[in-house]
Amino acid sequence: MRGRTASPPANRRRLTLGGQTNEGRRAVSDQRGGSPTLEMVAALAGVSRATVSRVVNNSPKVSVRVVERVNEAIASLNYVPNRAARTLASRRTRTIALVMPESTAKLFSDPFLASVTQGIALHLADTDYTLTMLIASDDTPEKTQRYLLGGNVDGALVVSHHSGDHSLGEVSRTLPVVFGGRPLAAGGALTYYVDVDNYGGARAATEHLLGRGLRQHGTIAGPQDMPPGLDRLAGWRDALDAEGLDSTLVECGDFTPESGAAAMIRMLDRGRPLDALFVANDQMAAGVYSVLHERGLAIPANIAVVGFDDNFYGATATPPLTTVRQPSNEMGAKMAEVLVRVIEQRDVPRVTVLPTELVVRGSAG
Amino acid sequence: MRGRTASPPANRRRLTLGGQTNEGRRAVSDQRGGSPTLEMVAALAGVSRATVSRVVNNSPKVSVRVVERVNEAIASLNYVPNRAARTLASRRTRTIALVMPESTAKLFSDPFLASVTQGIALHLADTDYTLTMLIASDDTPEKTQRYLLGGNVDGALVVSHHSGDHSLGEVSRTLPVVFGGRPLAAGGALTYYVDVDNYGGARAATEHLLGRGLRQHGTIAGPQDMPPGLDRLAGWRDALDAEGLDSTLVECGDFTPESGAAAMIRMLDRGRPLDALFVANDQMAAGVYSVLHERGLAIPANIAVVGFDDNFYGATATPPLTTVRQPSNEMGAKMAEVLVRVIEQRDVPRVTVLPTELVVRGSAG
DNA sequence: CTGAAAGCGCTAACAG
DNA sequence: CTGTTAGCGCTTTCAG
Repeated sequence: MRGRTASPPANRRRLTLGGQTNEGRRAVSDQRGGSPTLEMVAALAGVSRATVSRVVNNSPKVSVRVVERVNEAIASLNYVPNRAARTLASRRTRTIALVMPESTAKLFSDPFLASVTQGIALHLADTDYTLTMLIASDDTPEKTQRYLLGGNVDGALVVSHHSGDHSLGEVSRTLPVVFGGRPLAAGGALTYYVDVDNYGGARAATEHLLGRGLRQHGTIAGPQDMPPGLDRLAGWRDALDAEGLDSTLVECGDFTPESGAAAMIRMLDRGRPLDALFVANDQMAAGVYSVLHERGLAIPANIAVVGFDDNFYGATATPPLTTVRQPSNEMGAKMAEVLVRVIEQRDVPRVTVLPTELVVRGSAG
Repeated sequence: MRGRTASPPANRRRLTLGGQTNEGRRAVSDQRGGSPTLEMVAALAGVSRATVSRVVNNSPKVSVRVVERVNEAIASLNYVPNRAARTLASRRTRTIALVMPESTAKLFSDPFLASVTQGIALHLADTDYTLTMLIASDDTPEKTQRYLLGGNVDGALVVSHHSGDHSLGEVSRTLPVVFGGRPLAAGGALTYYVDVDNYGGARAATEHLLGRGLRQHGTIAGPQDMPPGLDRLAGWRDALDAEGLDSTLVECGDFTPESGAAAMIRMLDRGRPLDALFVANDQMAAGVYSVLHERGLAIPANIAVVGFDDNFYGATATPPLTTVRQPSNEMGAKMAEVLVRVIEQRDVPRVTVLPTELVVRGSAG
């Protein structure tokens, strides 16, 4: 039915395909593992390539009978559409970049980040988007930017603790971008982001300590150039201020256990009374624990401690750490969901804040 | 210089492009952010598209002068080759899949895996390969297989704790695949893999314990259906057997802190004397610590403990954990390196084993 | 060493 | 609802 020699000019491209060249290609394909093409499906189903394409893309305007026939052909041939061809023709890559600043990648072992990433990957697995990991080298931001803007992806997800990279702020004016965590130098109301309620969590943690009658508070805060660091400190401060208590016993770390230990030592050396401590993340709390143990200070008898994150190390510490659980997985999933909506031009709020939850354990019963 | 009207048939495709249609497209491009095309570079440099392509692909047979001219054009136009087009034409995707079984993804917070992933990503960032993350759903292995074999990637990297997935073994006969960790049901000498010296590390750990004069050994082993679990147990056993000591005090966990705690309780309940314990990973060691503390058993005074992994939690535990450091980052990098070599058909050994190193700390001075 | 020509596999108007 | 027709942007023989 499609073997008839076409009448138009003889040097047209498709003609070659209809002739023996087709056989020639077949041989090559075979030895290469030869993925079946849309054209082969069309031939088997007895329809045009356009129709097969429509079926593959779930176009509503194809008769049920044909859809069925095509799907059978697809199944029997084990056909898989070629991504590159699809992208080239449609200008949609169906690819989303997971951008991670190099400095962040180095801290990848951070369970929180890993968990967010996992949430993203798991959510995307159910869509037909593919996730590509992009390490944004700190010293060649143009390379990243070029890649992102080079039509290689439909959108980008940015996870980082040093949130709010400038170069990416620019990118977000051209490409759909969703940030994980409030960007620092937010590009105004122009960026999309998903965050956890750092302020609320910190405040709840502190109020819990307050509820136990504790009055001498201190906090090991996170870096003050990172939104989570800022927001958690603010939550702690406001909870204390509301009670008219002192909120000046603050030492900052950088979210690593070592920095937590160092900050704790500095705080203790200030010699001020202390019976309640809020630590801005569980990793630093681990550092705090070791210092407190060394100094012979009992938790929570001498000092009650509350952390932030809820990774499993806190749960198995001695005593188990009271902490603020943040829905890291959900955060990743939400980021992916928001981005897909933006890409598909569907309606979606620019800011999404996920609730945190206080998990009470032995360190601040 | 290239403006002359072509002489062949008037209904050829390129002709349309040369005419006003070109202008038409330009308008469209401009409003879309219009990435410059190879054709534009060619025009600016006054050469053919083929030549530009050669330059872009570092073909050695282009005169220096032309290379220079083309590169200038590329720079001034800020040209970035279109991946999809490249892939379609060359049949090389320059994309590598990072395959992670869903069950593994759920445990992604495992610092070891995160670190391997990081090593992979960092290594690939220096090549022109792109990394795409693929979660292999446990219940639809065909989907994954189809994707991998559908010509979407040039090769795959498989990381998992349940190493040696069957479906992937098949894939590896058609697509270059490198496994992280010795595959369980190895497809014979046919698979490539990079592993750390689990056996050697476990043996060294045990010999260290032996060197301290300890004689009553026990081990919390990993799952016995996973190569690392098997290999570490074998190393422990052989070290003991070589000294003619008993090697039957074994309890297995599944690498989680909880399972480590449970296994420790079972072991203690067996009521056998014990003064040296080798735990197959640091996470389980965390569980072991909490149980030992509860029972009032001092580390290392009553029982010396050695773990395996060396994540930072072990370092900040009380007492700091003596453990076997495995080069997780390097493992990832090596996997990527091996895969790239396989893809590029360069010579590379099927098996690569990275050395482990004993880190002596307080838990087994 | 360089150019011309022919597609890679798919989508997207545009006609029926 | 379905087929026809042009390409998407790049690589790759094949001739010079």
